[in-house]
Amino acid sequence: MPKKRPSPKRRSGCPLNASVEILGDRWSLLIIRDMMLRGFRSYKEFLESYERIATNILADRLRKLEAHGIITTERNPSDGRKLIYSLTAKGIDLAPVLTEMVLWAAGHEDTANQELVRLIQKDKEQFLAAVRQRWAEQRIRSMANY
Amino acid sequence: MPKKRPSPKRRSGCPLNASVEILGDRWSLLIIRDMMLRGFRSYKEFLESYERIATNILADRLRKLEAHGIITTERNPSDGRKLIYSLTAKGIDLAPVLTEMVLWAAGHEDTANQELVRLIQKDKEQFLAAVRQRWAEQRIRSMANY
DNA sequence: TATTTTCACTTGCATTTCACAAGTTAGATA
DNA sequence: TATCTAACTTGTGAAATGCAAGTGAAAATA
Repeated sequence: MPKKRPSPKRRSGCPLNASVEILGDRWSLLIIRDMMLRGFRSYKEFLESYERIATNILADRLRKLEAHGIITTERNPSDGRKLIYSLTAKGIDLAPVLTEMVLWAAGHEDTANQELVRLIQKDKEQFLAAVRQRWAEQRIRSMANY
Repeated sequence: MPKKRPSPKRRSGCPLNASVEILGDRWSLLIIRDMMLRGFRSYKEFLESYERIATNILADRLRKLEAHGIITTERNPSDGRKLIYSLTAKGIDLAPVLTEMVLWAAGHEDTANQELVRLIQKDKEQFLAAVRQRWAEQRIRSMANY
């Protein structure tokens, strides 16, 4: 059941505007990419990702993503220092957005990671299904830790 | 022929990162929405759009979008004050990105404009084809002005 | 022709956000 | 007990943003 939170003080009711207000910055989607495509789940992994996000920005973005219901945070039961960040259903539903952004840049800009691009181009729906499947499996494995 | 410009000082070669560096702010995609979906073509129209962009920000974003080859600027031959902003092929290729962002927000946030959302949901490919068609027609009409 | 309007901006300034470096705290490890 | 690690927070300067007012060229109007 997708809960739709009322929008507090949005600039407009346009759905694109909502997306832009939530995701329209230089870091949020990269964090989501790291979780969705690379399986990153810890603060340290995000920090060490290639684009080098600053630690205060990372903390801020994780807070905001959680506030928006895109990720969840839980403590690792076997090591109380570690936090595990996971994508919610709302978060994994961003897969088509990321996918189209990858395809657009790959088609119009000089970019790397052509294996990923070709994989998406070959069969977009299958790629999205695989992403969702991995997410679902990781979820089950997480629950098994308790 | 899609020219791929070399990326000057990108944070990484990841295609998603390229998209985020070009489009990842609170206004660029709204300007593109106004051009793509509402047919806006002048500075004044963008300024008066519902979200109320500041004039200096608008000028800056139009400059950057043009520098990235997403829009073009031409002077209206019948009124030398007016400039006409148009989406390039690279710009109209953002339609799938906008579409997925609209669907995501519509599914998870409290948003308006449900007619548009339902139109997209009914047949996404047909919606995209219609957007492209309108763009192509507008292009031809523009050329006819000369 | 002179004056006013329109259009697409620019400029100045206060506020907010960002980037970088350093420091902090709770919990694990030796 | 001391050290280490993970996940932050804090401080500071730089850059981006938001708001109001002003500018200049071209067009419309008197």
